[in-house]
Amino acid sequence: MTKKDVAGARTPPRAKRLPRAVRERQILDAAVRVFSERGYHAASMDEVSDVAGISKPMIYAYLGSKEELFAACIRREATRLMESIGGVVDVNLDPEEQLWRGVLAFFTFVGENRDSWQVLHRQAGTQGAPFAAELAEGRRAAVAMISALLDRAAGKEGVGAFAEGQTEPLAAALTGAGEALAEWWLEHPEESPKAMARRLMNLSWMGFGNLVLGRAWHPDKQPETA
Amino acid sequence: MTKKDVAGARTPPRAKRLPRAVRERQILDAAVRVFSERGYHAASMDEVSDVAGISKPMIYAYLGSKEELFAACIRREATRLMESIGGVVDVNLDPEEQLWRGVLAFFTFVGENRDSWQVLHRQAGTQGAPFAAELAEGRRAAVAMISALLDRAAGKEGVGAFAEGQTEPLAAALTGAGEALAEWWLEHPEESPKAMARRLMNLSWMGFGNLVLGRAWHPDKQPETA
DNA sequence: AGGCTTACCTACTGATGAGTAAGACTACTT
DNA sequence: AAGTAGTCTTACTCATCAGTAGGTAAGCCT
Repeated sequence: MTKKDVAGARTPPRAKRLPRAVRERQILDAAVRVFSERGYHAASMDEVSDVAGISKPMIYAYLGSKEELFAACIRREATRLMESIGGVVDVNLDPEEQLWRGVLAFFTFVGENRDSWQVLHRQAGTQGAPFAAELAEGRRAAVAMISALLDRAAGKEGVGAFAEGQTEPLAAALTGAGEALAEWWLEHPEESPKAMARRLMNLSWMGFGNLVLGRAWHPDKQPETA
Repeated sequence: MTKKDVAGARTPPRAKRLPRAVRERQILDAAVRVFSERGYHAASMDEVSDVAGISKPMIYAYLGSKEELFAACIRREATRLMESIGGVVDVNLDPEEQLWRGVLAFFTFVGENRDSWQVLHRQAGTQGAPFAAELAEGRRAAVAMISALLDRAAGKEGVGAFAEGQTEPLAAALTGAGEALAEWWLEHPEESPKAMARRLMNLSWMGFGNLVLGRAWHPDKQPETA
């Protein structure tokens, strides 16, 4: 009991028998909680099993090693995030609107799934570990999505000028800005997802050059969702 | 010898006697190398002592615990980075020029001091550890610097419109974008610092809105340094 | 009923790694 | 030359934690 426990449930000894699929989900849920709070290295399998309300060998039987467990967390949460965003981006809309929707979806997801986002974000800089592949893949997919959007934007307006360099680094920069804002959000939880999304639009769509001149970005459509 | 060694120097047994100040620098140098490559948790004090070419108890005698050692690394490298940037930002210049110079200084520093930057960046998402204070402080200082710049920019042009929200989150977003670009740079080392800085200006000063219209940012002054 | 599968457990092993005890060598003082 | 302050080492201790061996019990078939 030297460290503060991760808040929450424990089940009494000899847990009820449950089908494997259910336990696997419970274990993954617990793992996301623990990994998001402690980070990969500082998290222990004992704590995961404790939070999951099950004994350690079950985790090994079902999910494999610590690394595999972590990779499974990453995969699951990355997929959820990407589907959240992918669900609202319609290629027929104009780029500005697509970007707005995607960005808003991102902050909405983060607001509603802090642990999911944290587990993805906290280990983001990790290299050399086997699960780095999962991390890199998730990031690559996100960047590719935005990059494609920017490419279409450049094409649509008939201007290749800003794609000259490739849009990929700019997409990477945008995700970085999004992550940093999400981090800032943790210390200012009173802000709405919409306000956060608006900030990112102001930076990424308008740029400081416009902002300095008093031209700020704001959602020009009717309010979408909360 | 299961893991690949951090490249480089070893000294023969019974190291030459050297004054404390010198050893402390050597230890910090080694620690930055190891921490930047492995991350805080995966780094071992044995490896640090090995790379430093000195025995472990010396590290404890001079720099204290692993956490204190890491904090010392963070402090030193953060200071170097901030001084690099602070050195080129002249408050009398207009904001655009200041931003350009600061951003260029950042990428120049990162290019010349990959380890320094990595040690600052890799653990950026860490919370709850004692050294998190150092990390947070470094970040806070960087954000404050940019934030102040933006405030002056807003004031100078006589427009408070974009400071309405506060500039702080935007400054945080900018640093995040910078970090992400620096990360991308690792996979594209052929790019020059200037090209990287230009990308960040395109995103943060012009914004996608302008870029889509074919209006890109470029340094309008004479070439600064390589 | 007996048998088989699957869920579940306690209690270990073995490795790694932070931190230290206790002393040895060197050089500078007086 | 003897003391002493500071540098440096080998060789431990001790805690933590990933992973496992070897079992118990619950349900589900005949």
